[in-house]
Formats: sequence, structure tokens, C-alpha cells
Amino acid sequence: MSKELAKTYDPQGIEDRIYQKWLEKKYFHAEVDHSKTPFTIVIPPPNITGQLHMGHALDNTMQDILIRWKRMQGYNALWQPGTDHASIATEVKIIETLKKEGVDKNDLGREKFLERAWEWKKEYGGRIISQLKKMGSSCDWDRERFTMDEGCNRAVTEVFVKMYEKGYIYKGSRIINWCPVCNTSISDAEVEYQEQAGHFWHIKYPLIDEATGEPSTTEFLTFATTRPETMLGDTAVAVHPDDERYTGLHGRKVLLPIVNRVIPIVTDAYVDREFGTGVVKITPAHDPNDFEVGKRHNLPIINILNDDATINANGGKFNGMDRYEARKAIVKELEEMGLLVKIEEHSHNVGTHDRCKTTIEPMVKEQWFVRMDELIKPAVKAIKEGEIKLVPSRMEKTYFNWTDNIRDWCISRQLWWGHRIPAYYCADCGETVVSGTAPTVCPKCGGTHLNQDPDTLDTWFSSALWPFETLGWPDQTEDLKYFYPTDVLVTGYDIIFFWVIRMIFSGYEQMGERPFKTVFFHGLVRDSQGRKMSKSLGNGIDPLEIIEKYGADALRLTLITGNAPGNDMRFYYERVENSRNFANKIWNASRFIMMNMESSLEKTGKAVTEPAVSDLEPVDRWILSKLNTLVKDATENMDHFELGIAVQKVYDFIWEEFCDWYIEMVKPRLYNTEDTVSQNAALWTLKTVLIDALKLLHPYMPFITEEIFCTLQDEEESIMISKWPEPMDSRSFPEEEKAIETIKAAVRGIRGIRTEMNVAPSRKAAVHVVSDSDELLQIFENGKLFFASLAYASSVVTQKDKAGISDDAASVVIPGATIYIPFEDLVDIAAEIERLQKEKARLEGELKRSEGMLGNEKFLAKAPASKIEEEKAKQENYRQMMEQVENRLNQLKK
RNA sequence: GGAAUCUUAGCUCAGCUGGGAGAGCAUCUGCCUUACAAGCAGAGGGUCAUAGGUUCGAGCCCUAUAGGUUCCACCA
Repeated sequence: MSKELAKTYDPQGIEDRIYQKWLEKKYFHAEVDHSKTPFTIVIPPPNITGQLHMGHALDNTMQDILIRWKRMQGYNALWQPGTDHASIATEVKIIETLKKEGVDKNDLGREKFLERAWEWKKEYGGRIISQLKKMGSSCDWDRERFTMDEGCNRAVTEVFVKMYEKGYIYKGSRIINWCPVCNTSISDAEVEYQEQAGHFWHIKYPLIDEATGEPSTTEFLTFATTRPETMLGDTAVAVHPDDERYTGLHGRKVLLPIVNRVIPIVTDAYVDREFGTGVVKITPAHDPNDFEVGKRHNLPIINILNDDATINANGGKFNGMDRYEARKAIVKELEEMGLLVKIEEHSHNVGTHDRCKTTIEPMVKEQWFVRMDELIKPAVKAIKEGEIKLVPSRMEKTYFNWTDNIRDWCISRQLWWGHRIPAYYCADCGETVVSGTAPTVCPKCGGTHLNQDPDTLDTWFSSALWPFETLGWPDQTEDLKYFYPTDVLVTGYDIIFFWVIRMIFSGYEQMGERPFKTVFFHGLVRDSQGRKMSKSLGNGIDPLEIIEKYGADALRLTLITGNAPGNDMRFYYERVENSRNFANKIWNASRFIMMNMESSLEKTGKAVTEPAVSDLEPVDRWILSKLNTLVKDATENMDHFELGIAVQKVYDFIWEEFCDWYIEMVKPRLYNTEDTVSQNAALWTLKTVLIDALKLLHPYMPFITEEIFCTLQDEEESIMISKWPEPMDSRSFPEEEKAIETIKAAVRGIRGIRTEMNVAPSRKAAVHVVSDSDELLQIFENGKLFFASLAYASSVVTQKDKAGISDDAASVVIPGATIYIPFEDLVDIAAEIERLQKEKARLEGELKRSEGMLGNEKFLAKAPASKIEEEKAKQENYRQMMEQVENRLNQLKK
């Protein structure tokens, strides 16, 4: 061996170097190869404005685990990377930067603004990518895409034109959510409701006297509102048609005070009779429900707001006032007119823009929409029929909750950074032309003054096409045919509506096929107190800092363990430390193995070779068998996306079985014997088990496993391209598994006794194993060497009866045998009696339970035979142990 | 208002199709035993939210209740 591991584990010293090697070797790169089965994942494209946070870290770790695992399993694994232009987020950032320079977006103009945006993208767009590399992500960086690159632009235009022609995209005047700060419309999904304390203003409008046509001074209609300023746009008041209190008012009119507009009383079932006074003011221009009511009753729509949420000319004397100032002024005026009945405290949900938290203002505006009714059908069917699997499956309910109540998707944004809508308007005749290429002549009037729609598309419009546009669509590329549909989509449940559903219906609509087979959801990474990590709270933990201090491997392991699919998790430094400690553990175990291989080579002049099965000792077979089970179980868990469980099993195997037991068991053979056959068997087993364990661990902790794997075997190029272990019948040794477990029980028992009796480890004691089973005695005989060392024994004697053992001996009872240690080698008789009495009580409990089961006729009738047999065997064991304990007690009491 | 989910050791959480209660951290005890003190060996600690039910058998299935979290809708 020419190389060796550094004395201490230092992730800093290995991670960057190894990643560089992987890149140079092009291990991440995938090409169409029909001799292999593809396995594809497309990355949820991070925003170019983004910096790596724990959410990305988790998301990317999960993807990398799946990709590395499948790659090792022999699949042609492609992890398709890229970034998202993030229209609003980016535009806001650039506006902020401009503001610092004292420049206003509109003064700068569209073209100059976009130049700035592209510069910005160039400067910061790569930042997130280099951060993902720090995590060890094995994306095919040669294929990196951007949602606004040439290909994606073509895809977006193609889809827009196609869907427009199909009637799935239309332009219409509808009520939309308007953000007065970002100055754009937003979709329903982008509205975040926040509980806010507000007021309920009870107001009355005077009824119009039917005879005179004048407002009454005695008859009023009282109602409550949370937004009194919207009264400027009222065009009706509504009551429930069956509300007896107001039956007499049907068809009558009220005077809208201040504005002095006479408006009708309409009846509509939308009104809740139980709520408030049962009267609702109707403002079709600024409330989605009122808009619907207005449509049913042909009410005029009066928009009273400017885009910046100040009152416009329709608001008369309030023109130019901010919406909240106007609210105050209007309340004051109503009060002076005696029309304000009362003010109540009221807590209600206010819609805010999820990006800037500004209170959104519902407004009627002309926008572009995607009609959802037809599109959503195959997306619903896909989940219902299991063509696309959601993990965990409970996400289906969330999914259907959305699809069942789907509304048309507002896709136009009054922003500049994004895909500009390919619609052109003829300045001469008003004709709309939707086309992939800018028309120069109006097809209707032949005019040449055509202007493109100034709006851009919702970011999610292009994201929805991500699984196929990144593979070359709209061109029918080989990549597309080979890698699509993708296999797994890994993402947070928080963007199921924004993204997952939209990709699904887009996949079916454009490709005629599902975009992915499985969606694997994860939760949020929260801080140690369970709070969402956020900039404003300042509680965010920077993954890069963690990597710096503990290594990417430790971070990755921490994010994956103890976490079930779709569940949120809390982030603790203690857990990262534990992960780092685990890395250290493997490091040191590997060093131990390599040191011993080295010294064996020096001593014998021969490298370690694969031993004949007969040369393997029972412990070797035991650990190989355990490994074999681990391979099977861990792979099965991964098949079911139970990554946390899988890695936990690998962790437990390496730390407990391999390090704490096997290595300790093997030490005497390595140190104390001249038996080179046995030594070779031990070394070969150590190496073999380590290598397979490293492979199982590699998807989770790629760097350290690579470093050890390649140091251990010069001839191997990389663990990344090694073969994933498979269960082998030749490595299944149930007999040895049972035998070694028995010895382990004996060791544990002896250690327990010694600790209880406060015996120093330096004090060795003779150990007698008594059993009437030859087989069992043979097992102990075979394991004598390591058994003695683990049990602090000065000597080990196996025998059929207690001949020659002093009555004054401590004993531990294990299934099928009793272990005796002469007291004179240890201490204190009273403590031993106490211990045996406790043991007796425990056994009595077990027997009672067991007898209860076996005495139960129904159990005997219904339980599987294997269970019954198992229970019988257990009971027999308990009986034997009980007998031995009782005998022992009687002896001691004498 | 609708829905999902959770309630398991002091803390944070695992526990896959019902059959011996687990991990990390924390606590206590003893060990620098030649891979590892970022470690080793041991120990303590849980009526698995409550009440019923199904079952031979329930942390797991069903019903109800209490409390928490989240999502959706939104009542003006």
C-alpha cells in the first residue's frame, strides 16, 4: 500500500480535492446509452438571486443520494441542473440596487433595465451553483440550463402559442390580485393570508323613499365592513333572497353617501344571513366575491384605485389619497354625517403578497389566463390511478384539495424580467396576434404598427416546462426520447401548488406523458426551536458555515437521519457533531484496518487474499452475514424512499456491529497469534466488510467514503463508479449469526456483573461456561480467544456440569448456558443475591406473559405456526433460566 | 368552515404491512485498554396524549375527546 490516511480526519483537507477529481473524471456526465437504463432527476432550479440555505442543502442531498445510488446500481444516471430567472425576486433586487444609485426603473427604460438584469445574472447566477458543488452534488454540470436561455425561451413561446390557439390561454378582464408595491398582478397561489387585527365599521346607508325618490331620514340599511374606503366603488348592497327581515326591501334602492350615487338592493344567495346584519355592500371592482355578484346582477364595475393603491379620479375628492388615508377620511366624514353606527375590534385574514408582504388589492384588470378545467383532468387522473406516485402518499390529499378547487391561472405579470408575452396588438385596428415570431403586418387590416404586449409571464410558467425543456424540447432530441419521463422529482411540499401540479399538467399537455414517476417530498428545515429559518428573524443557519466546520458529509448525514419523508425537521449543532463523530469513527476504523494490513504485509510478505470459506472463523461469517442482511435491508428501504431508516441501519452496523464488536473480536487474532491463515481471514473480512459498508454509505457521505475507498485500494479509481453491493447467498450464515449473538449475550452479562460489583477492568477472572449442549460449548470453545479478551477473563473453561466450580461464584444466565465467575476473583455475595432476585422477578414476568399467550386458544388457532413455535422456544428458555436462577439463589443463601 | 398531521425517555425525533418499546443529545458510574476521549464499557429514565372499541394480541387499525402544528377556503 503506497498511500495512507492522515492521522486525523479533516474534511477540509479532502472534500474540495475529491470534488475536483470527480469533475475532471467526468463521472457526473451522462450521455444517451441504449445499453443502459436511464435514471433521471431534474433539479428544482434554484433562483439566481438565491444563496444556499438549509432547504437547498436538504433538497440537494436527497437528490444526490438517489442519483449516486442509482449510478452505482448501474443505471445511466442523469441529474439535470439549472437555475431559475425568478422574475419578481430578481426584478425587486435590481430595483433595490438601482435605488441605491438613485435611479428609477422607469427612467432607466426597459432595455437598459434588462441589460442590468443580465449583468446581475452573470455576476450572481453562478453563486448558487458553486455552493451546490460544495454539498457534493453530482449534477451533470455540462448540461446546466437557465429558464431564460435560448432553448427555454423557445419552449415557453411554443407552449404559449399552442395553448392560445387551442383556447387554453386567453386574455380577459377579471378580478386579480394586485401588489401595489411590486406593481404587478400575482396569481392566487402567491397570496399569503395573514391574521391581522383590524376594525369592523358598522355603517348605514339611507334608503331611497319610493314615493319621493329622495333619501329617507328615518329608514336605513345597516351593515359592517372592514374596508370602508371601498364604498367609493359600491354599486349595490345585497341581502339574502330568503331573509325575511329584508323581504320588503327587494327592488328598492339606497343612497351611497359621500358619493351620492343611488344604488340598488339586490338579492343573492351568496350573502350569509347569520353574519353581521345580513347585509353586504357590493364592490365588484375590488372584491372577488362581489365581482361574482356583480356579474350575476349586471352591476357596473367602478375601479377606484390607481396601481399604487391611491384613490383615483372615480373617488372624487379623495383622488390621490393613499388607501389608508382615504379610509380614515371616509370614516370621519360618515361619522359627521351620523351614518357611522359603531366600530368593533375585528381580527381577520388579510391577503398579502408572499414576496413583499404588502397587502394585496383585488382589482379588475385585463390579464392573460390559463384555463384550467381541461388541463387539470389528466393531472388528477395520473395521481388517482397511481401513474405518478407521491411520497408520502398523504400529499395526495393536499394535491386534490387544490385540483378540486382550481381556478384559472393568471400568468401575466407587469414586470420586465421574464419571458415577454408573444402577443402583438395592431395600433390601427386593435387586432391581437399571438405568434412565435414578431409579425410586421397586421393580418386583419394590413397595418404595420404592431406593438408587443409589455407584460411578462409568471416565473412558474417556464418552471412548469422544466422536466422536458431542459432535455431539448421543443426539439425532439435523443436526450428527450431517452431521459424523459424523469424518474423522481425531489422537492418541498410547500411548492406542490406552484410547481408540482403545473409540471404534471404541462407534461401531459405538451409531451402527452407524465413528467416524472415519483414525487418525493421533504419538509422544512427549522431552527432548534422549531421556527422557520428566516432573514428577518436572523435565525438562519448557513450550510456553508457548517460545511466549513464539520464537512459536507456531516451536514448531509445530519439532514437525512431521523427524518421521515414530508416531515419538518429541526436543526441542531449537536446532531452535526454526532455526524462528524461518526465520520471520525469510520476514519479511525479504516486506519486500524490499513495499519494491520500493512504490518501483515511486512511480516508475511504477502498481500491479503480471499480465504476459503472453511478458513473463515465463525465471527467472520457472522459479520459477513450481518453485512449481507444490511445490504438487503438498506437497499429495500431506499427502494421505498426511506433514506433516513436506510442510513440509520448502515450507521448502526458500522458503529456497533463492526467497530464495537467485530474489530474487538478480531484483535487477539491480529495481535497474539502466529496463525497466518486466521489472520488473513480476519484481514480479508475486515477489508471486505469495510468496502461494502463504505459503498452503502457513499450516497450519504460521498467524500469520506471516496477518500478511504481509494486509499484502501490503489487499484480502484473511485467508489462513485463502483458497484452497489447485492445480497449473496454465499454470505448468509444464520448458524454463525445465532452463535455469535449468544457469545455477545454472555460478554454483556459478564460485563454487567463486573460493573455492578465494581470490578476494575484490570482484575481478570476465570470464566466457566456450563451447558449440556455440546454445540453451544463448541461455540464458546471456538471463540475462546476473543471471548476471553472481551470478558476480561484470565481463563475460559467450557464444561458440561459444575464440577470443580466453587459454590461461591457469580453467575449469569444466557439462553442455553450459565456462566460462572468465582467470587474470589471478583467480590461481594450480597450484591449477587440481590441481582439474582431481580433477574428472577424479570423471568417471572416473562413467563407469565408467555403462558398467557400459549394458554390462549384463539392465539393457538390464529397466530402463524412460526410465531407459536418461537414463543414455545422462548418459554422453554425462560423455564431453564428460571431453574438455574433459583438453584443459584438457593446455593448462595446457604 | 374544510383538510392533513402530530402527541413515544429530561430535550429533539425514528419506529415500514399490528406479535420482544428505539436513536442522538442530556444525566449517572467506571475506564487515556497500542484505530478512535470526536472514544470505550455499563446504568438510570417511557401506563407510547385521554377514553372507549376491533383483535388471541394495539405505539401501530376504528370512534370520540383534549392540545399543538400546517395547508386550503374565507364572512363582507
